[in-house]
Amino acid sequence: MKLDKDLYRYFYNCGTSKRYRDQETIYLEEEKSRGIYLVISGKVRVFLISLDGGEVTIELLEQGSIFGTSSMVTDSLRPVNIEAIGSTELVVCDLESFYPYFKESPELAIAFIQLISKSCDHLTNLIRKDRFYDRNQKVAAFLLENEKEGKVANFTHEQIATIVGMNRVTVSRVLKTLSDKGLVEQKHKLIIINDNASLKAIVEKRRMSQPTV
Amino acid sequence: MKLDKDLYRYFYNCGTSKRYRDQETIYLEEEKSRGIYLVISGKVRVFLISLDGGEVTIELLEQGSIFGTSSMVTDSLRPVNIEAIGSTELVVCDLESFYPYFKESPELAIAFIQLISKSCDHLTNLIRKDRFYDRNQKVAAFLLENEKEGKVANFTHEQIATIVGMNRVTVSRVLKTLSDKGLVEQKHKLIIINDNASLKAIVEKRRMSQPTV
DNA sequence: TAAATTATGTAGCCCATGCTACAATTAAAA
DNA sequence: TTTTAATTGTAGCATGGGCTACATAATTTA
Repeated sequence: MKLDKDLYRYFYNCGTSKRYRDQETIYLEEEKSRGIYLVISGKVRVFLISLDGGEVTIELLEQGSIFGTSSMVTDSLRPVNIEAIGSTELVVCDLESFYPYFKESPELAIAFIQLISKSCDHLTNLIRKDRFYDRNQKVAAFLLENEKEGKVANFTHEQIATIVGMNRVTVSRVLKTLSDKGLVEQKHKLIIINDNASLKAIVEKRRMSQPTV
Repeated sequence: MKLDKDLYRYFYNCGTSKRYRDQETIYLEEEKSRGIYLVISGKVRVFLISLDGGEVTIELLEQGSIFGTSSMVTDSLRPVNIEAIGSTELVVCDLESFYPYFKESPELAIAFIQLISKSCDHLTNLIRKDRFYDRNQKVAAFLLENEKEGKVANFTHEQIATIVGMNRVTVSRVLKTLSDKGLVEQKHKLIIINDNASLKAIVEKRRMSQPTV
């Protein structure tokens, strides 16, 4: 969830800055701490853990995103775990410190509502993919969603697996198939996307009408 | 999401009442309408549809709940479908009509933030169940979550299937097993829960230490 | 540059759950 | 009632994708 630039100051006004190392825990679901965080730099991973240690990544947050460890304003604590990816700087605010700002500036409240709503939509789409997509659609969708300038960088197959909800081996297989078909190229933690359109076709379960040559 | 009682008036102030028949569509994902709805009576089903017509129910809303068809305040429209279950009365507000109220009463904004946050947590837990639970855990969890006075009423196996993300046949099988074990009794669209503790044990993948006789 | 670590490829088995099909029951409509 | 429709039970096959296991390749550390 991205926060509008001119709202940053609210965080700086009432929050304190914190720095985290790669993979350092920011929040565990059994914790009782409450706070609202703004990502200044680095990356943050929101994930679930099963009884037997399995992990599911539900959201990756980058610079400008906010997140809360309690359900923003409610008593209930978020049933998620949060950790840093790479060196990461955050600003943390007490929940209570925010209340006066809400009163002073309804725009801030509205911004929050927008951000949480987006999070809802994101989760909804996750469920859609979980329930409706097969392994090819899941991987293809992941690639399209995480493409930057024709590349998907810095993901291992293992990491992709926890995001799309599949086995590492299955992810590897799908990616191999895609690169055999020439839709992507793989170079150690880097996937180059050659054929965007075909990936889209896979997600939408269409056959490509025009050969892409 | 349940709305605090003294906030009802905001809806009545700026909204108009609408009545829906059983299974009548309230909102389709391809629509462009925006609104915030309050459930006065009846029940509302929020669901997804796949390309080949499969349905997934992600939320059931009852009296006092609110929901929005656009992401509350954002431009993006919610990627969901919404329909009435049984005769249902709603109050609909224009999104824009709400802005002045946010300014006037920050409590309303905070209430909204709480409600959407809860929705987020709900979706998060859905994902947890989708990814981590097997068929027995899914059905047992469903029963516990929808129990009212020892009963789960008015769900067909088919409906349960769209909620827990399983096949109707599989749901029937699991329920048959549970009733064979005596944990529940089934009487046509009514499930009587005899052994709460054992259902919990199934969800948590524990063995019952004490026999429940 | 050797050794250790991390990432990826591939084979093959296995099992949970989906799916089709049909029977049996119950409820609703005619 | 009788008929029709909706719900639930059961069988059995089909299969997607998980899992273990190990090989190969790339990267990092020593």
